[in-house]
Amino acid sequence: MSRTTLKDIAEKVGVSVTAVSRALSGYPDISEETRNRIFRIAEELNYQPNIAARTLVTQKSGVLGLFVLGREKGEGFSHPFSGQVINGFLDGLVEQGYDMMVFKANRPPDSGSSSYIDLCRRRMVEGAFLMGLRTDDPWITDLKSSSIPIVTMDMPLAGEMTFSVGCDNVSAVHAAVRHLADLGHTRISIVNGYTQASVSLERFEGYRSALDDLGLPFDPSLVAEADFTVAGGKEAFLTMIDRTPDITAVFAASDLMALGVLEGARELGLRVPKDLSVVGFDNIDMASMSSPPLTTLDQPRYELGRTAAKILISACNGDTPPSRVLLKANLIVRGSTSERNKGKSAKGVVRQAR
Amino acid sequence: MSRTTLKDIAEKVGVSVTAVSRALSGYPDISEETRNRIFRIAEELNYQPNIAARTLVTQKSGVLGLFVLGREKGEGFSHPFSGQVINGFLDGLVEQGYDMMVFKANRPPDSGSSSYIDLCRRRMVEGAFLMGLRTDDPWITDLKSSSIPIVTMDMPLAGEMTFSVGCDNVSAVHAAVRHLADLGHTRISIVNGYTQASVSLERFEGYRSALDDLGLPFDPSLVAEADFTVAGGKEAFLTMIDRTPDITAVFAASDLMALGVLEGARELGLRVPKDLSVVGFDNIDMASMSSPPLTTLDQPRYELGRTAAKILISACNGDTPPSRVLLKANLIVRGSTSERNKGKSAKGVVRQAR
DNA sequence: CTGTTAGCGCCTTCAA
DNA sequence: TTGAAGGCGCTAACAG
Repeated sequence: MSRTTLKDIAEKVGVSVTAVSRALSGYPDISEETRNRIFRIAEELNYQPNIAARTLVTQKSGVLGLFVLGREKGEGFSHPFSGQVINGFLDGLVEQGYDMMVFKANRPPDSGSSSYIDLCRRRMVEGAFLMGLRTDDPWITDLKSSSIPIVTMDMPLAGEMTFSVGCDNVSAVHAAVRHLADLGHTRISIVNGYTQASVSLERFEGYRSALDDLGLPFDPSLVAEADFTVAGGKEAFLTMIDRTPDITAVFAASDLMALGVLEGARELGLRVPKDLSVVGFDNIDMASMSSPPLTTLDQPRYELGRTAAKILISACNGDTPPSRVLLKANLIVRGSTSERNKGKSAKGVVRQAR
Repeated sequence: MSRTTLKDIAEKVGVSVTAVSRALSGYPDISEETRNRIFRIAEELNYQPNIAARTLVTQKSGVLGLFVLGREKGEGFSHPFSGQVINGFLDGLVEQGYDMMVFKANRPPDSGSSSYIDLCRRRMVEGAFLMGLRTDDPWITDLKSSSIPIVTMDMPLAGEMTFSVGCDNVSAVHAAVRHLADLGHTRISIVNGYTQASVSLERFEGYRSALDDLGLPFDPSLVAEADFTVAGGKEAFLTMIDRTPDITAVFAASDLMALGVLEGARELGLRVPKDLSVVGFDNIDMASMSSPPLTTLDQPRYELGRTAAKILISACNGDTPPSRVLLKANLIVRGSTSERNKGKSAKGVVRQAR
């Protein structure tokens, strides 16, 4: 393991351990000469500080925690959305000299599992970033009263030491619906995510307010709910279009669900965008590669992760960062949306396909 | 931070710190009664052991390291391949009571950066799993002589403490080429990855040996090399098909490149699979969602990660796991491959498209 | 069964 | 500018 210690260096140089510690930590109160000798020997011995020891005395580990919740199939690390967020988070924290520890947290917690906070305390983790937290998480109250800073993705928690990053979902969806309306669509449906994700509420609000602003009537039967997956999106779409075949546009609250809608439309013989316009959310890599490529709302994933790191570190340093940071999600228009086709209604196609 | 300590419990219970330590660590030499008292108080105080302190004395951190190399755009965490591997690795190690620390390693290393091993030593990391290591990595020799166990993905290292997991690329590609040949294809090209990935060599070998076994001539002009990305795959394919328009099938060494081939084919007006059959490698989520869905070689990603954890931990315990574990990649036949179309050659289509 | 002693490697007063 | 002493929280002998 960590062979060389301060003591080894001290002996070889002929000074005290204290002197070596101070020299290596960059304190000024050490003579130029001995400092150089110390550095030379340290280098020679390939000295690496034992951070466990340092942590023990300073009470700071230099570690930030990452919780990627909901790691079932297709979620968590393997979700096309997470990767870039994690990249951003990691880059942001390494830049400030921190390291990252990743925790697995089962949901629902099995009998023996500890709260996120407890997991952090054992390792003296200084702050944590939680992705994929749901409103029905059993540890929510625990998080709110945390004494170490917590940054959540997409879900504000209203605690002393809790912060959140996310996109301005309301205005983003608003823009998407407006885009659809501008193309002449009036029967615009929404395939939303499940209610336990707080983004779902915000996205619905964006949808709802856009309709109002645009003078379009709200029809509850144009609202479907799915689980953010391809299969779920497809199913929700098929059920809905069967009920209300006059839909000419759908906003899906995630690209995966939008891809599901595309699949469903294909099965029904509906041509996208000719017979049906589709807008997604996230701009995952896949979005530009489907046929047709997806019009979607681009979330600045890398930047979201980076921001989380920045907030966390600033809170660790005793500063008081904003408790909520909202980045903008930009509408990217691709091939899955177009002018409403007035000649032919999806109605006929659907009926015929059945 | 970690408020409650063994001392707190000891005082409250009226025993020595040692007794508490032993009770909590599950040693048998403690009376049933005091043990119970200790547990009760520990629970009451929500005691969490300070692992830094424990690490310092036991010289074992209970931490395994993960290096996700090549984190440029579209690589590393955001690569569609990595997620499930990481899920598997994390699950495997948590099951054994370990935690995971993720390190960022720039490539090429900037002046101040440390070797992977040094990074581990500072944190007393007991073993590490490296994904995305390339043959030209500057720290290869360092890794080979590592004193802590190292598991690499896809790249055997021939060191005392180095192990590797991966798929049997040779036989996998062999099967893919045979599949194509069975469909009547004789002009089968390969869009391989770059040479710095050791899988590329193995996949080429599989291609080469399959041709031999099938009695098909090897034509160097049917071999292209790209960077594992969609854009790279597309470009390599377009260049190649322009040179040798009689190709009727292509094996791409990654799904992303295969998707690029699909894109290129579409641009040329080549219909897949009618005019051109395409096989990918990896079976990433996207593979089943392209049109047509991709015939590909499925790598058991989750299992690969899990295996890495298993090997690492067994090596940490002083056992000697196999230095190389090869899992099988299974051919999944989907819509991108079909019988060779003898009537119409791609030749004409290509010429005409230019 | 239980307590005492002695560090793990490092940082931080406090003196010199 | 340097060194000695003490302690972070825990575990591991060694006694009793």
